[in-house]
Amino acid sequence: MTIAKNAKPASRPRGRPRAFDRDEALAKAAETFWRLGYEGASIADLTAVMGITPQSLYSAFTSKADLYREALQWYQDHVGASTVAALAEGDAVIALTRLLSEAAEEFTKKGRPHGCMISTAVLTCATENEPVARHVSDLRGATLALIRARVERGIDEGQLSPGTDPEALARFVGAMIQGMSVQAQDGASKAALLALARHAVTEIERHRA
Amino acid sequence: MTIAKNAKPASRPRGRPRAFDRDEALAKAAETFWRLGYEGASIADLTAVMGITPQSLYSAFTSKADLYREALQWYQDHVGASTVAALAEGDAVIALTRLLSEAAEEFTKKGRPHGCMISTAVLTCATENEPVARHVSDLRGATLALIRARVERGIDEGQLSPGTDPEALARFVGAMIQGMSVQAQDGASKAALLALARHAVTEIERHRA
DNA sequence: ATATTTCCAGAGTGACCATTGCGAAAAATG
DNA sequence: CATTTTTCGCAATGGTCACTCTGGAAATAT
Repeated sequence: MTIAKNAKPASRPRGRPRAFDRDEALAKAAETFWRLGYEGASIADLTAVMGITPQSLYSAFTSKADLYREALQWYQDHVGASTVAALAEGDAVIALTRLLSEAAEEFTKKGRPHGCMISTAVLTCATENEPVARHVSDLRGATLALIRARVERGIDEGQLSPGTDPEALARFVGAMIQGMSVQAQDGASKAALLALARHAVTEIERHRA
Repeated sequence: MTIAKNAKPASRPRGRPRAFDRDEALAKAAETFWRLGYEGASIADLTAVMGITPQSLYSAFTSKADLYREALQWYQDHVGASTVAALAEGDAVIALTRLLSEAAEEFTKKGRPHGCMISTAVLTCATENEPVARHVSDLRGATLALIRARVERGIDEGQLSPGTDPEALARFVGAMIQGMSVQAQDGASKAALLALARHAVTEIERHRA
């Protein structure tokens, strides 16, 4: 009878199930943080957008900081996925070019906040929020490392000239994305971002082997 | 005797003079806003750093938003002065080059916050602070216009090739500065910023007439 | 059914937010 | 010296902050 007691893989919890969809709520929260920032989005704002009460929020996500971290993860998984896809391109120059043109595309999509949720987030904050700022800063650092790794692979595979400085070129591309995020938040059009990105692309192409 | 009644240029006010130096207090306030951001710096933080009480602050500056605006002006006058100086350079390419290398210098100076106080400030905020965000955004727009004007002058004077798109090149340079500000706030060294700026300079030089 | 577990609604927690009234102290004018 | 004018220190304003206590309803397992 009770042989497979612990073998049941997805045992439903005993009590009343959650009334709202966690992922859906997270998506709404992410967009609110994206638009207002970590300090600018209050719990009242979040619960209103998510359509739940504070204690539902706190039972599903343990704190505002934790909810923000999950929202950032959601953003990386859903919106930032195209970044990873662009870098997976076989040729390094094409990869970086796609990275920039897709940034221009993503940063100006209608029906959602402009700019990047990570590139230019929590650059300054109250002292009590410094851990959160450090977390986002680390995410930016990870992206820079990703770009740098792609550049190094490009050098190894002979697509980029051996004299290329991976650190400098990665920071250059990263700065372009960050600057595009700022200008997108200031209302720059997709065309304007593409035009400025073209300058960066020209510089990248100069390093083709 | 009372001939020069209204001619007196600097008539001291009648009452008790202010106990603190206004400019000095403003400088301290600017640095606090610079480090913590508009939303991150509380009145308590500001009064502590400025060494005055709240009502002294409110009598000298009318509100937090107004104090912030004055702090931004102070920043432009004192720190941003080098930007204007760089753009005054006779040759457009040299002007833009100086602009970027001095940004690398200014953004990593010891003894004060890293990054730019304007380039990457108040990108997101609570809805009630949107007027402040718009103000800073306008300042960024003005800087972009300044760079663009310098590019146009460079084309007119024959230093830059006639095919140069002033809008795109100005946005490109602006994005570099904004990106450098982000990375400086994330802890990038002056050398790292100079290295990435060199990529931008190469692209600028490509437009030499 | 009954028992058990969890969710959700209203209201409220102390703490901190930007901002201010009040009265005393201080400096300049007459 | 007396008057005027202004600053400044203490304390407090209502409001919002992130966060939670309590109680009853709801949905599962037994």
